[in-house]
Amino acid sequence: MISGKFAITLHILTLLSKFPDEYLSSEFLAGSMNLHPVLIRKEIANLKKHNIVESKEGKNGGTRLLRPAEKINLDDIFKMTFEKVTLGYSKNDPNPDCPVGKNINNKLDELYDEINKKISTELSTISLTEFSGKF
Amino acid sequence: MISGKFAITLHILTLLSKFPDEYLSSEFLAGSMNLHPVLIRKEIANLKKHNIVESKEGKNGGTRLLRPAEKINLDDIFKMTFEKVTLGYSKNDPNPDCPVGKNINNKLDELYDEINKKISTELSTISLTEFSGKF
DNA sequence: TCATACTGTAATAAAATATGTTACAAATGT
DNA sequence: ACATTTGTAACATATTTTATTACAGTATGA
Repeated sequence: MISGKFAITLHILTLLSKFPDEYLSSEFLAGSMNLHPVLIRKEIANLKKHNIVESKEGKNGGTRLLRPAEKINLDDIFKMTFEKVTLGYSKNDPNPDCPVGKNINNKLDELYDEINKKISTELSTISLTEFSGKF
Repeated sequence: MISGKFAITLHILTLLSKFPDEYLSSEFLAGSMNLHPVLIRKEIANLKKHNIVESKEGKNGGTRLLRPAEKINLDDIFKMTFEKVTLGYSKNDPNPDCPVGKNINNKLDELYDEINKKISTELSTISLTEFSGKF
């Protein structure tokens, strides 16, 4: 779950990009966002799965970026943390005998696909370096 | 509340646009989306507030469009039903002593504003007539 | 080699949000 | 009058998100 995944992940990566040579602990990262370290570690697990970061266990352990912030863009993060932006669906199996009910979710999906393309296009122009540079 | 507001509202309007001269009951509308009529009436209340539809109480009452479907576009509906598309925020008052924590939500907001502009641009090109025509 | 400081992850709990229901007053057509 | 419909508030339930606890495993260095 975690619906603030994108925000949390971007926050984590922003901090990591500020200290690219250090292993930052989940405790430290959690401190910046006032969040439980376990949630941080869960998001880090996701980042590791995508080879964006690596972690070191044990004392003085922590997490650091696996590639320069310049080579990560916000769409990469979006894709790793967000299924899809939607404006909602008809969730109760709409009436199959109604031509609208029968197809509404497909049509909404087509619409949302377009929206997601626009979002990806926009986000892909922003590198982590650029975002991180705002702080 | 209601986060499926956009989808429900678009569904309602699609049906209304199919029968522009009739007053459709919340019972009938609810039947197409397999939803409780009270939820429909709640969304209709919102549509009325924005002068998109009118309702008639009492026997044979119901709701109908106040203007032609051609003059309603999906961005109108988006604006009436969706605060703002976001990819989440840092919700626990991030640490004000951390330069990132202190500003993260503002920066996310700027990003989301851009995204919302793109969405609005996209949605404003689609009229209710066009959407409704897919069914 | 042992205490310490970490990560990893599962299980559980709590909180927040969304959805659904009931109930009933008020309006309108027949 | 009566049946049918909207309008709303209050309440109940379900779902999803977020937070916590617990503890096993791993590296460091005194």
